[in-house]
Amino acid sequence: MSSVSSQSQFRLTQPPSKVLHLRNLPWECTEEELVELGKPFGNVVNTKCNVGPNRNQAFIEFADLNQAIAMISYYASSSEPAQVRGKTVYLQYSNRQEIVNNKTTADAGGNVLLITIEGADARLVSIDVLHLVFSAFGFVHKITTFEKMDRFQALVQFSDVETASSAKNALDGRNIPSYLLPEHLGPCTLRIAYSGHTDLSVKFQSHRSRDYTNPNLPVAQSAIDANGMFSMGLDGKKLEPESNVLLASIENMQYAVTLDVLHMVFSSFGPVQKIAMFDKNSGLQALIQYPDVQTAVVAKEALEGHCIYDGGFCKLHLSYSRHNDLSIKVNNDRSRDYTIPNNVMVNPHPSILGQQPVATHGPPSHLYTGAQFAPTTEHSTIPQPSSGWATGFPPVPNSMPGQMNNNPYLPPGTMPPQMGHGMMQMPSHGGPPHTHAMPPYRPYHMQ
DNA sequence: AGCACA
Repeated sequence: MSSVSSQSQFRLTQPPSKVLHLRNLPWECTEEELVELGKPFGNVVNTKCNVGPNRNQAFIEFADLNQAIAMISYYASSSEPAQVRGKTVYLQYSNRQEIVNNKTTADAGGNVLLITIEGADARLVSIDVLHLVFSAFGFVHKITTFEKMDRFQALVQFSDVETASSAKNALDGRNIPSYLLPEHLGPCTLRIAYSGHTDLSVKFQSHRSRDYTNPNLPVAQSAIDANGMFSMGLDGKKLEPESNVLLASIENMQYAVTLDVLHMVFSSFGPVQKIAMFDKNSGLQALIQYPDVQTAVVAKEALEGHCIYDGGFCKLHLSYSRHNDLSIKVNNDRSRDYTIPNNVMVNPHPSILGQQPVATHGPPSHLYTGAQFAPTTEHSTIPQPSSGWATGFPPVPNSMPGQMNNNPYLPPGTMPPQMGHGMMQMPSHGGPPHTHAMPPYRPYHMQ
């Protein structure tokens, strides 16, 4: 009802805000000076200077209200006043809750979006991932990324306002899908606003900026050395050097993915020399070595984005590793050198998974029996390793190593047909109820 | 020294 009831201009106690209002600033105070002033108290997320009739006022916005409170209360009791260039500045809570940047016609909307990537790992989001995300809405002309006020931001240029607004509407406030992120980073949230820009100026193709309309731009070395998993740069051309070793990361790993499963899948395209599996944060990754680059290229093209199991489980994401020859220290359930005869290497856990080192293209281990799926109460057949793979790692999946022998050499773009289907099947041995270890058979949309 | 739209 009532209009602005709290507008008494000289109220002594402003309600707290994460925006602080500063006055009596020196002439043409810079944003950097404001950041320096606020930094001891928290993350300065935005500033605005040179405001007011004399252009000697400014705003500082903190990421968190408590940080603003910390600054106010510190100077409230400090004998030393806040100073910029030796000049005392006065500060109080602003009567706004956030700084609204007002570069140009913000609400009108433009073809360039200002993206703020939020999250602890925001800076690790590569420009290629951003390109991938925004390309879903139309041709992305240019992207620049930069850091401002402790925030990682990007400008994404589309052809027109319509495309930009559809991307904004769809993505604002959403997280980047985790499978697009290289190493299972923390969540990265997109905050999207319209930029005042209409045409970005990109001088080089680099890890910081790209012009997808101009493949002839000089390429900065940083673009090639960027460690993003998706290094498809200009017009989809691969900047990432090809390799005979593939790095696989597995998304939506509802089923356990074992060494043998990987070996079977990747053997469809040529002999697999070595596999090394490891945990990368919360996800599973594996390095798969072929004898030559060509085989790796075919396997990558064929398998990228495909699921090992029906229903979208265990989706593969592949990139070229920087390795050329893996060093396998020991054959175990996580790593194997298929080029070395079985008896050469010591297997510290010979029977944990009932697996024996398998020669390339060799027959599967005959030890795949129902025993592997037995409850852990059957101590007699399943030794319990100290770390307990039964808890940290689900039991051996319902893989069908019997199909290893007749995997055809598949043309690119197709998943071995029997693979997706066969993997969903139970071993003929059946076995006691153990369904907690495996998801129920549901062809589509488990979650 | 007292709250910005550009």
